[in-house]
Amino acid sequence: MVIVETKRDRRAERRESTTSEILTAAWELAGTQGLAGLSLRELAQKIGMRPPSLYWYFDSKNAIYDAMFLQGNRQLLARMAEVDWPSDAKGILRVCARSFVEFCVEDSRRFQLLFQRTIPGFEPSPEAYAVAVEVVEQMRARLAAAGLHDPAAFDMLTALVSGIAAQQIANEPGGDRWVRLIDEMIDLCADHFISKEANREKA
Amino acid sequence: MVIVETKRDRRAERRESTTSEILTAAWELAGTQGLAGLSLRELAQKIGMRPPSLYWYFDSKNAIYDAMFLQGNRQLLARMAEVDWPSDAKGILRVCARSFVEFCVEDSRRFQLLFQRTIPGFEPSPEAYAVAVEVVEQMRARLAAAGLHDPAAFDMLTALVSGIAAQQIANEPGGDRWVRLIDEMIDLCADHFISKEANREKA
DNA sequence: GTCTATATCCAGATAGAC
DNA sequence: GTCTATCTGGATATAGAC
Repeated sequence: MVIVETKRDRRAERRESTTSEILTAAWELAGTQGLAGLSLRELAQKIGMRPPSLYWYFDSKNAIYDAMFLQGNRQLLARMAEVDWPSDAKGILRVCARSFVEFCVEDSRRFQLLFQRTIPGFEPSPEAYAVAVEVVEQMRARLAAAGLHDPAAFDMLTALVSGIAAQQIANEPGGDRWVRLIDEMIDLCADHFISKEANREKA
Repeated sequence: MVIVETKRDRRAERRESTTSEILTAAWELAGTQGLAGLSLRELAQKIGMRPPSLYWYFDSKNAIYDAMFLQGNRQLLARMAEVDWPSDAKGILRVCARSFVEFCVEDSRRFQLLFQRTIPGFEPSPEAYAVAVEVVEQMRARLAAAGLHDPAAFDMLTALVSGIAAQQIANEPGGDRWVRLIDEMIDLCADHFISKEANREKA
């Protein structure tokens, strides 16, 4: 039996660790200065580097935004994957809405980057965008699992949950004035859309 | 009979006209470069001025944002005032939601400035903020006229309509994929909240 | 009121030594 | 990999002539 040892690439490990350190610092700075106000000078200073050194890890400032965008979407995918999904339709919708809003209000800058997209010159790369699309597809699949196949129902629910998240973040960060309304609204929508689907199936 | 002629102050008129010309240009630039990317150089160039001349009209760049914020909120007040309000509860809610969303999707930059507030260092002045508060109060009064006095109902509806507007603007600007869902959702909410209020009154 | 000239500062990015 | 030094260009804002 031949054992092929996968040699640890310490260089790659180190590089990855520094890269992630930069991203962590970037998220923190975005929290204090505003996402759009992120500056490479401050970012470098925060981690004890000189600004040009950042370019060894990222091609440009937008590449940093891109990595953050990718990271945020992956976090959301991970979050959705670790959820304990109920089997009844209404339960699925509730859990889906709750996890999504929770994820959003946890970090307002991440919400801004992923879902508001108000950074001046930033457009996600195809690679990062693909992950964002995957997020949407996963959501759509969850709703389908709850019996909702109507695209309009999906659109309506995304507007609802992102609206709740946005209001909570903008008007009462850290609170639950809007978050606590989720269940009531989701139940209302669930009843409505599920009975609509049932009627359509009959026809 | 003594007639007191109110002398036209041509200087003030001219100043006001230039001021409003600057604001118009600012909105246009915001549309192409992004609101946060507005630059005084370009703004001045657009109206055939040199950058320093802008300071004759505004104290700072943020003062321009402030004037835009004020203008936007006044436009919304005006819009709400000229609406032909129905007398039935559901009709009021529909018209209120429709006019609001319509107002938002008309101009994504205005929506961003008024309701997303993602401009780095900008905070509205007390004077401008007061008008924003007035907008909210007017909305609240409309809902009260429709029989909805529950603050939670108000919060829910604001989340819903701003969520619809945001999704429409972000994902399909100029389209109606979300806008066309308003009536269905508002009817659903109207029935729900109105019957809740009725139950409360009984108790 | 508008200009020229300038101050001051900061941005992102690159070249090349070590 | 990280640095120093520097490029280039942008920003907002002010002083003072006309």
